Amino acid sequence: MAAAEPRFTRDAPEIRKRKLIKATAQCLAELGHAGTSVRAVAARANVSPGLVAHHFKGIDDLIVATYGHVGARVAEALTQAIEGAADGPESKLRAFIEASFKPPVLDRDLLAIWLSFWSLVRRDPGVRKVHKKVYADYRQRLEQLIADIARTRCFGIDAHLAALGFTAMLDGLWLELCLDPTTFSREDALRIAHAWIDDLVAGGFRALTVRRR
Amino acid sequence: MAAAEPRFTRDAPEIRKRKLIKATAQCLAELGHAGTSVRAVAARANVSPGLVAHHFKGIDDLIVATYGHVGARVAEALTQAIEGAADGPESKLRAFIEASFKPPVLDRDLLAIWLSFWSLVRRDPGVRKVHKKVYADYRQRLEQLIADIARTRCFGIDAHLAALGFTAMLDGLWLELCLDPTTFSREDALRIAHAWIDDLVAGGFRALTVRRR
DNA sequence: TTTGTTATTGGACAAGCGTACAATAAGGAA
DNA sequence: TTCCTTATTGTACGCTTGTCCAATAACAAA
Repeated sequence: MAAAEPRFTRDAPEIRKRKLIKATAQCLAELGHAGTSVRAVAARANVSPGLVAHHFKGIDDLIVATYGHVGARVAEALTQAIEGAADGPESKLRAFIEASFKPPVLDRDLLAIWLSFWSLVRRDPGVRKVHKKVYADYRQRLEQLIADIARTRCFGIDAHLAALGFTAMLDGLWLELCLDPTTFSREDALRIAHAWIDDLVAGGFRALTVRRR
Repeated sequence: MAAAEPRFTRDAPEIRKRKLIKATAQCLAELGHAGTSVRAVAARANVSPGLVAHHFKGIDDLIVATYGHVGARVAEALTQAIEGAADGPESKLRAFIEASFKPPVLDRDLLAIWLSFWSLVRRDPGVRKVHKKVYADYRQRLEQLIADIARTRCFGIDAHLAALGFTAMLDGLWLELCLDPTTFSREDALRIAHAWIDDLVAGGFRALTVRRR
């Protein structure tokens, strides 16, 4: 008699968690926050509802984990763009922009995850902390590049404020482009962002040269 | 014998809808998208669940109506800021900025409504249409002011692209400030936005002078 | 006062939700 | 092979959800 087919397969917790995270990402993309429940995720991962509770505290915990996972992938993509660019802070900053407006960063599915995560920020202090760190890291990289450009070109600027404004603009363009890609294009976003750097390099934003505080 | 107290009061549909919209805004602010249900809204409005169905198609319809209502109030606040400012496009643009970073525009509760609305954009074509129009109007006003500044100062710029970038920056700053007011301040946002205008006025963003299309 | 319109109620209904928990079995260790 | 750990199942529970609909009554009009 042939060996009976195993009714299920055991996974190491780490592996199973990653599968559940992937299922959660799919749910958020296809069904939105409202349609993403413990049961919906379990069904999509071909797993019983109870298993989700065994690995995560609840659906919010799962969403945070999903944000952490895809957030790391995004950060990695941006890091690779910077490291793969030619030497010099300006080249690296421009490479950063290029990477920001193409997959896997520019991705409708990503926005669904971000929206869910943002909606958790207000009520959950733990989530708020994660968000704060992610954004601080994100801005820190840009601030460093901007400061390097200023030093190289020998002009003064408050790199902190400049980075704040630049990330806000990138975020805004990214958000709008994910929400509705028909109003303007990837190429428009790229031109706008590159023009900002052109201006920075040309000594623009002189009003930001006084260090705040 | 005293007249019996009426068990409930009748409202004109328009009045009742506004009350339900107000209750929805409170729900979104306090409970988030996940906690905002037909029943939660009904309870908050001291009304039976059935009444909500009588006035709105469902919770999504109610959220869209809420977005429309508060969106109109925001647009009105910005319009008043522009009209109350001194003559000249630059003054008006700066007044627009000032209004963007104080209540009722800069308001945590507003973000909760926006997040819910954004999450509906993807799946509901009607919502997508509303979003598109709101943003088009919003940008159109800034584009006009920017074009006026360029004409007054006799320099060329693609006002459309410039407005796209500027609104993205304002949106990004607004979003981050609502999500986490501790990383940077209202005043930082104002300095950044004003610096962008300083730069525009000084003839910055020359890379955007070629008209697209 | 009487009448008519309809905003409003309140309960019933099925479906879906998160959670808990005892039973099961997969797969490595010994 | 046998044993042990624990990932996984499946189900049952109580709660909330959206929707439906007949009954009710507030209020304007006549």
